[in-house]
Amino acid sequence: MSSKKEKIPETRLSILEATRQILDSPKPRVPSMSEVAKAAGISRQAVYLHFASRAEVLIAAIRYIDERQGLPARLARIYESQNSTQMLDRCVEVWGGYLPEIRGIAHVLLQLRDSDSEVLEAWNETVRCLKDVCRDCIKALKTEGRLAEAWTLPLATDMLTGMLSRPCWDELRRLGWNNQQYIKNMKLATQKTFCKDF
Amino acid sequence: MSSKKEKIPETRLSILEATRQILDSPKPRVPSMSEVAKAAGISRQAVYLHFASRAEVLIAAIRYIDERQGLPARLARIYESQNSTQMLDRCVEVWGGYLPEIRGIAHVLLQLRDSDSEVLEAWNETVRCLKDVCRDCIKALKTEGRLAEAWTLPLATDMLTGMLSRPCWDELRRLGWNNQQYIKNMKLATQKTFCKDF
DNA sequence: TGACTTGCTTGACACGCTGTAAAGCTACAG
DNA sequence: CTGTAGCTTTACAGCGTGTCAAGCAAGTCA
Repeated sequence: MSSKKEKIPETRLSILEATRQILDSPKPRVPSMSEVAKAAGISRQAVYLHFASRAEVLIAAIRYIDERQGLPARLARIYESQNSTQMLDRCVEVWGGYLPEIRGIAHVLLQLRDSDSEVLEAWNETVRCLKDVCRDCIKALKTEGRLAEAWTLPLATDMLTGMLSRPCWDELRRLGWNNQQYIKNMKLATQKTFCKDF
Repeated sequence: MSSKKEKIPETRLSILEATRQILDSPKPRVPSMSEVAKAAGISRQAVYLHFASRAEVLIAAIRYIDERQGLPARLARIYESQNSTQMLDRCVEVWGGYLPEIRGIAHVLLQLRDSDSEVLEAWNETVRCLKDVCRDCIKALKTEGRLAEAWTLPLATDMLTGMLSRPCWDELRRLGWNNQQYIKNMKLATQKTFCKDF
């Protein structure tokens, strides 16, 4: 009985799983509907029975991937920090650990956000999530009197969000950094930028 | 006689100028060949008489635009600085003033760099140019003993290049910053990140 | 058993794009 | 008068998205 209810979106799941796998390839690119269908082992038309457009497939894919990776659970770690500088460090760590896992889907959504407003909105959800965490970090610094004088809360929040943004990560990767270097050096840069007397 | 010699690429120039204008629109997107041809007042096929592909049009366009805006001349200002911190400031200023002017073409090249290796190479020229300036700034800081302890020259160079990268600028613009805010706050962030006792 | 429904398949099509090809037109040059 | 350079028009192959319609196979319900 219960397995029946959950069986309804079986094909839908195989589409999402196939999409996830395609996007995990080393050179991520916007996948064609044929490609997705082939990977899911169904016909191209069948994909349209579950999703109205490619954009919808990709939007559903990021939610599907997000569920598996559990961003909220990861973020919880940040709020267990004992002080604001540790919080900032953990923010970089958690986010830096998350970015490689959404690498493919993020690349594709960023590629399509300017031509599809729903893709833009789906991506903005992720950005909002990052920004909220950044704001909390800056707030914590401010509360402890450790936020460098020059910054206001909203400006520092934006700046931190920008520094941690996925496109910035991408650029640093292209410059030759691996993820470990990214986390280490971004910790340093953010501490120096936002913490008083660092 | 002289006008004859220069008249050869007349149509070619009108294509580049048309491309430039299309890319100056508020919502830049990859232009179609028909669009370019129409804006240049010629047939679509005529474009192919001057450029083998759209990628070639766009690559020629960035060189054309770069000539008009004169990035090298702008960069000269940086090297007239009296000390390394001023140099870093001016670097942010000059680069921050340049970015809005190549906004459209940069957006399109970034969009296409993963599907066309020649586009990638053309864009990398620009990145290399930025990175060279960044390296010189960091070098100057180091020479004056003002580079923050934690940084090595190559790491600081990459980090600065990443912070100033066009995609990072784009993200901060999307967060609501205008160009003036970008320059002001990026100056602050870079000084704090790289300068000792700032 | 027979009728209906669900989920998928196959095949076709309109439309839009890139890039290639061929034939014609016009103006200017020797 | 002949040739050539530069553009036009028209057509076509190829690939992609998204739509449509007919058919098929399995399970459901009466």
